[in-house]
Amino acid sequence: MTSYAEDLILPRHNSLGWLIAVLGKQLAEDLDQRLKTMGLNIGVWPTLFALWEEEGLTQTELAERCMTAHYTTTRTLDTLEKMALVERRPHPTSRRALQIYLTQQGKELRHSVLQQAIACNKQYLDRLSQKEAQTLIQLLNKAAGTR
Amino acid sequence: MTSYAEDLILPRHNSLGWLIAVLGKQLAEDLDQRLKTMGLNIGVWPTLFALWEEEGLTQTELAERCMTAHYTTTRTLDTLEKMALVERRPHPTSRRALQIYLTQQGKELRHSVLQQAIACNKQYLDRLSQKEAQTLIQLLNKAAGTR
DNA sequence: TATTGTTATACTCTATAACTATA
DNA sequence: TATAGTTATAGAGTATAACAATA
Repeated sequence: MTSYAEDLILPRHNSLGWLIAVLGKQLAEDLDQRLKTMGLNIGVWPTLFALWEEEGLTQTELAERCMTAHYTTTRTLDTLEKMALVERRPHPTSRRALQIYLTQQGKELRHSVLQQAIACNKQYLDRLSQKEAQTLIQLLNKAAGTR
Repeated sequence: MTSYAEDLILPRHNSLGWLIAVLGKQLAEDLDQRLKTMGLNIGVWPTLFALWEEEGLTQTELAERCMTAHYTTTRTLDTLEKMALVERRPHPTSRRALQIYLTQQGKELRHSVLQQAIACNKQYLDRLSQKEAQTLIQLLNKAAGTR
């Protein structure tokens, strides 16, 4: 195996994996706290976020966008349906697929929840200059292969 | 509540939280796969990583460095003790505390596992120039408040 | 045969809290 | 009283796999 320099991981401040884990934990806990004041939690956030971006996705499409397993999506949607925030509708052309739509109540939550998520991100970005924040977002997209 | 611009979160490529989640998932799954080829998994990684940095930590100190609950640390150490990779030793000055040390076998794993973790990080950093990679690490430390 | 979605089972991680032994 | 660590219990998330209905 190729041998890499240890200073890519030690001290831990040099490690991409550790930094991402620290920031991910902070962001998730922060958002979870904010969501709980609105009767939600971090478990339903990726699904709602995806639907606020685009309604009418099938469960398979939703699972992909949430980076979660299809059986996890099944249960998250059960929860959200019980909360009357989303509804499953028959797909217009495929009788085995379901399309997921927001209820009126689910749509009304959008603005206040997104504001909380934005405030949450802003807490960390505010430690950087505006130019640095732009650079960080750009480099993260490049590293993650999302752009 | 203060109202922030939605373009801090939509499209999702603009969102710090989403980017961190994507990269965190990729990094964790990648490392987990690599660890499994060596009889380990992502669950024991933060503990071993901390001990390879510094031995003799108490369980409370280990829990802090792993950003996990003290009862989770208890169970992870049970697992690692059964694998004969670590051992609990009485603390020299406090009879209620325990110090955690690596066994010979735990020490021998260090190099090969760290190389895998480094290779894992490198996969993502290699999408960036050397200068960009340095900038990314620096900005992540600044955003996470770890520097 | 493959795809969409549901369900069963088990395992891990997390959360709350009770418990012991020490300080 | 507070701290270090263990344990019980319950709730989520994840993984594997089996299943029904449909394509």
